[in-house]
Amino acid sequence: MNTSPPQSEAELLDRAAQITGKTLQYVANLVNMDLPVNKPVNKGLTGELLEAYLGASAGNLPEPDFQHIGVELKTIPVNHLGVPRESTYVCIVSMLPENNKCWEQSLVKRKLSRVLWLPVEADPDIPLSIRRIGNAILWSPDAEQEQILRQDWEELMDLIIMGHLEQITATYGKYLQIRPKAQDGKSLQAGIGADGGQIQTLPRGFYLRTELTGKIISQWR
DNA sequence: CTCTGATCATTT
DNA sequence: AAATGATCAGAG
Repeated sequence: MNTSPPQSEAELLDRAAQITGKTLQYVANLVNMDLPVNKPVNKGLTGELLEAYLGASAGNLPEPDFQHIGVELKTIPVNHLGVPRESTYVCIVSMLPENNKCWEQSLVKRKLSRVLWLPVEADPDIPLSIRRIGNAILWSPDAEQEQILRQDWEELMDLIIMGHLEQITATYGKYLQIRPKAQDGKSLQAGIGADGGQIQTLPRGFYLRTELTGKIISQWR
């Protein structure tokens, strides 16, 4: 069962407020979903559950989750201190020039211009069903944050456009980094090679470092 | 412990 | 196949 898309930020925030402090099992009951028991890995399940409850509508389209109101949902796994445990995936990296002319039109900027952050307990020893949901934060980057994101994006995209994508590692970027994003090591995606011609290479994704996401969600602690 | 590089699950 | 949702596991 899926909730209908929220028609305003206020409606979205209201829905989020109703599950603050509740468990994932509580939300699963609301949307009539079954949580797996004794499954060794549950990657992505928390995000999909909360999307269903909040009424995200973008599916796997490269767009913000709440299309009507241009808001992206990010659940963020936190430890017992409320500190992020992992980096946050943003979107796939297009490694050909046409979609990467400028920051203003980039998918990274579109997705990050308005984000509902939803912290969720995620220490591995806590069973999925009793993990609790934290306080939702509706966020837009402030001027300094956006400038750093833009700088990171431009630096990384320059390397890609100039044919240096094979030299990119996750150490580039203060807030935004590029890491592999693939089904396995054999996946391929088009990019620009060192000689300027097209090559096939491992698909990459943009991720946000915890340095940024930790600052964002610490607002309420 | 933290971080990078690799991988898993699901949907369209 | 290609996006989404992410976490896993080994290196340092």
